[in-house]
Amino acid sequence: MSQKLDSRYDPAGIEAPMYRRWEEAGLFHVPAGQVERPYVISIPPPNVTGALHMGHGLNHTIQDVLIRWRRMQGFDAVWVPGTDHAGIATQNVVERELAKNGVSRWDLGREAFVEKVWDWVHEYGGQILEQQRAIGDSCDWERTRFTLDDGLSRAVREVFVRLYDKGLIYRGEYIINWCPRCRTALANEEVEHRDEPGKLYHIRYPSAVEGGQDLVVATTRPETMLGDTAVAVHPEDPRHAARVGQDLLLPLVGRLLPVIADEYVDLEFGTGALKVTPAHDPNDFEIGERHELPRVNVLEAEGTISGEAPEAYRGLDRFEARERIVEDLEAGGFLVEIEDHLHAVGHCYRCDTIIEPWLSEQWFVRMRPLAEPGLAAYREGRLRFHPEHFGKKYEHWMENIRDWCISRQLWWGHRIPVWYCEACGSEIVSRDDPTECPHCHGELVQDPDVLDTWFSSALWPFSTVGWPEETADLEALYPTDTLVTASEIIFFWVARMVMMGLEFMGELPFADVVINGTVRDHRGRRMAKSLGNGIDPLEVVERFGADAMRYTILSGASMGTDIQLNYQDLDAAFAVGRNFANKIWNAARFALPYLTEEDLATSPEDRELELADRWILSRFQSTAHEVTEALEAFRLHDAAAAVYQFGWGELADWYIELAKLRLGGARGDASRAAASTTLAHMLDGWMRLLHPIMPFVSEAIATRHPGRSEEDTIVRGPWPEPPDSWEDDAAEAAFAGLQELVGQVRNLRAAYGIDPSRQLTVLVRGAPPGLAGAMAAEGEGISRLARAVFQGADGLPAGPGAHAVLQSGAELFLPLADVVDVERELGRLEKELLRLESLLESSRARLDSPAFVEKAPAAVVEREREKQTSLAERRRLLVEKRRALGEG
RNA sequence: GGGCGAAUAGCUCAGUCUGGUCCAGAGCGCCUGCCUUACAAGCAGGAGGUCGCAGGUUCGAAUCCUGCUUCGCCCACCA
Repeated sequence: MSQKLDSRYDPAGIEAPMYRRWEEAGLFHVPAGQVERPYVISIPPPNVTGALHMGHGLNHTIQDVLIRWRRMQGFDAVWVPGTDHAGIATQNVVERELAKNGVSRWDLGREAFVEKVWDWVHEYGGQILEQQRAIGDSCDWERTRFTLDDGLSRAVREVFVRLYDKGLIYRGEYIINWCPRCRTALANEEVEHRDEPGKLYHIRYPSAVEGGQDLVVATTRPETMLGDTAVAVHPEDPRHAARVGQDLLLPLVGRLLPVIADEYVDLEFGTGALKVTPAHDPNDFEIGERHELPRVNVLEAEGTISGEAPEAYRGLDRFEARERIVEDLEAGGFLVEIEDHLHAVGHCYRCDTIIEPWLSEQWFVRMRPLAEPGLAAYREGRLRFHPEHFGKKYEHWMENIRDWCISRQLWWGHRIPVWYCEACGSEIVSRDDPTECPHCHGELVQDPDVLDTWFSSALWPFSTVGWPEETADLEALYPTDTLVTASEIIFFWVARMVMMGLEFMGELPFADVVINGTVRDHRGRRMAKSLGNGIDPLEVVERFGADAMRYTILSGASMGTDIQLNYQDLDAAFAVGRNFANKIWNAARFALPYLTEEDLATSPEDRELELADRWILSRFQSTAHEVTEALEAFRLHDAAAAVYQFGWGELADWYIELAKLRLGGARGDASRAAASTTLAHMLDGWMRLLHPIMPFVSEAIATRHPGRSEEDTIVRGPWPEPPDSWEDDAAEAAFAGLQELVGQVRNLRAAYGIDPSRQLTVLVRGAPPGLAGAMAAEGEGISRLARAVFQGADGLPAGPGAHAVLQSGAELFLPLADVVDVERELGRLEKELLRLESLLESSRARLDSPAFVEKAPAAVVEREREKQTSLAERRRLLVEKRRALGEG
């Protein structure tokens, strides 16, 4: 109903159709074989069943800014998108769905279950790819990949076979991390340790020897005692030396346990006696190896007590068994003490179930040989992290790397390409599915396990572009340039990509790793489904636009730091970006009607430029450099701030305000033409600098320039590279003087509560040539901004009025007999005088110190002298005024 | 137990690597005044900070060094 509504920027109607146009025009796509000047980012593939969350919002915004900026610079920018099959996560999703109907995966059987997961993926998977379009991700969609694609699966097999042939993949029985709910092994990195209050149970193991002494051991997991096969003491422990070699009797089980000596035992802890359970503790496993102890596995895959245990406990869940055993120990008089005990408990990173260290046969990758080149690359500076300190994390992990358990007892994933011959027992590792044993023609059975999801992720930068085929894309798009990811993924993914890239491509997959922070709520908590404190990026896009979301995100956190967003008040959370988008829109709404086709075709330098024109061109020149440099250094936050400050604080607040008169023709045609041509270039340049960050609104405005249409997209640039000739220090200095002048008048007006509409007269005495010239050039303009007429004066009247002394030493006087009372003005002057006094004092102290004059660089001393002279002059003028005022 | 990071305005954060142009900036919030026809999602003005604490280096420290305190993260097999 009113114009106000129209003045608000409405992204909803603009963004989606614009994205469609971009995609249809193929602006994000570079055909294979035509990549000549590549800039490549391989996306961290989101889970195929996942939905976009704010973490993606942050991560993708950074990638898209880099990609769009390089594309505008003329690079063949390719952002390779795709999804990850995410073994456990996806399988869990489908299992949960089945469970609603009371069906388990075992009910269905392997083949049918995998079929179901594929159905699920085809139906619901990949929605995230659509959602990415909503936030503006300019991916090369024709290159979309999925980790279970045929091509990527071939790469997985190729890598497995080559590593196996090289002796870097082996199978063995070891203690691994077992999730009894997922019923699969996990890698060390997939276990999350949390300190939790627990109990430390002290249990007396009676001696089996006549007259021998009992030993008290301590454990946090009493149920594992069922699998004890020894008790260990330190070889130099005087308390127990005599007992080594004697047997103890395992309570509740009745097994004889030898007392052995092993240096692993900590003399300080408890009684110095350690129960040894080789099948359920990694350290005990090693002790067991050294002493050739039997391994008694008392747990089933689902976490219940196995047939190796006494009948009374078989089939009980591990925690039930714990309670029962504690009761029975107590009843039998074996329980000495129960202590409260805080200890780290491992949880499954996918389902949070408590992990059991469990003995089983698994496949492993020998990591140390792979890690060496990866470490060297980092230490030689070929692999760089941003911020730098994250490199230390990488280095430390690589230095202490342990073998990687890659087999998972899941059904969803890349099946391990190993077959066993039932007839002759051979183990066949093959790129293709063999039909019979090559040795004896016997029947083959494939290993039932699948590979860790991260195994295929590790190959992502080259498997997505064709490897192991030698494609044009592989040639052009590997290595990529920049990886953008979260710090918690450095071990899971970054390090492994580096190792695999070096091993199979002979080259790092990327040179720069940009680490983004975490998105948190306003209370600093990580956004999580379980906390219900998440923000849906799609809702943000709908309400405020993708641009507003992107700008808010970038402005909220500098490189590597976390960002806080209030999920309870989205209006407040995204106000920064929304307001900025609106400001941009309105600045353009004002400017565009004045511009002509000719303006953009004409170089500003061909017009009769005035001070304000030269000033804004100079400001733009320096802003463009600042933005480019910030982007080169991955300081996106600084780039965003610079574009904001230029556009709002300089172009809109000053240039446009001053240009209003000229654009209206008040100062003649030449002036009008200079203003409109300058404005056209500034608006266009600003939109281009802004485009990587806020692609939609910038494109909308840039294509609305007179003479342009939707066809004239800025998606492919060019990126602004203003000529050095636009730099103009003199104009900047003169203009700064004007800004100070206007600011002083506004300040005095506010200080005396003068009606904003009242036209003032301002007398200026002693303006240096630069300022005097500027006042002459922009007289009407600054009159408008200050609502005052400026007059040069040789002397200032003695009557009542408001005074100010500018930095240049020029004096400013507002003859305002009606509103200025002498007392108040004296107070104001006094305050200003005090300020100058204290500045002068510290300056003088410095210059009076011989040490400063001798040791500080000459330039610093010189600057200090100039400062003092100027301060002294300003003080002198103020003192004079005060006296005149006091006398008057 | 190791390692890393953070601490600057009421809030969220820049600035610290490369000490002087910073008696420290931005946005939000707050106070005052404005519907000045691009924008009230706006305009103008203003208040607000012992730069965590204690030492040290230096002519000079938010910035470099040492110690401490408080948060956060990562790694780690002390049962």
